[in-house]
Amino acid sequence: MYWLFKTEPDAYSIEDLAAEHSATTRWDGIRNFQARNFIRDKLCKGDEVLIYHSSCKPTAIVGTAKVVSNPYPDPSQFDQQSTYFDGKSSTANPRWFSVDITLQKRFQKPLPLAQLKATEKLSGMVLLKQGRLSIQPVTPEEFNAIMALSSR
DNA sequence: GCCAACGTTGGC
DNA sequence: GCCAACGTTGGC
Repeated sequence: MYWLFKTEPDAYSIEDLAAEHSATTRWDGIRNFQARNFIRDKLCKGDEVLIYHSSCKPTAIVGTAKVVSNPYPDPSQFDQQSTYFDGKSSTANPRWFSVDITLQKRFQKPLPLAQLKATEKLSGMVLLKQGRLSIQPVTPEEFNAIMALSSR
């Protein structure tokens, strides 16, 4: 399956993802129930992910990554030092989930939101309809259209 | 920095 | 279970 993950590059960018020494990165700190449900119930090892930079100029899809783990409880929810700590969660009944990803490809030319909006094939994208969702599904057709655009 | 959209919380 | 108040996201 295909997904889009949002990140604010000021906090964590695709450059950071590319620089990870471990080669895999835990996608943690997701604290939205709809996004959580996608992670916990749908994400699988081997899935492919579009990386989107939000709250920057210009906002854009900047590359792709691969999911390299199955979902597991996000450790930061149990860490009292973490800003992502959640006292309402427990190890027996964790609220929040993570996956590990690894960078696959940085686009030579990022695809700005305006370009996505101008592309007929992408008019149904969740990104264009539900702007605030930070983990969202992408159809194979959308994914392929984006890959084609990025290689032009 | 503004503000619209939308998610979450909590009182009732 | 409703809904008002509030907080956050994210494009512009």
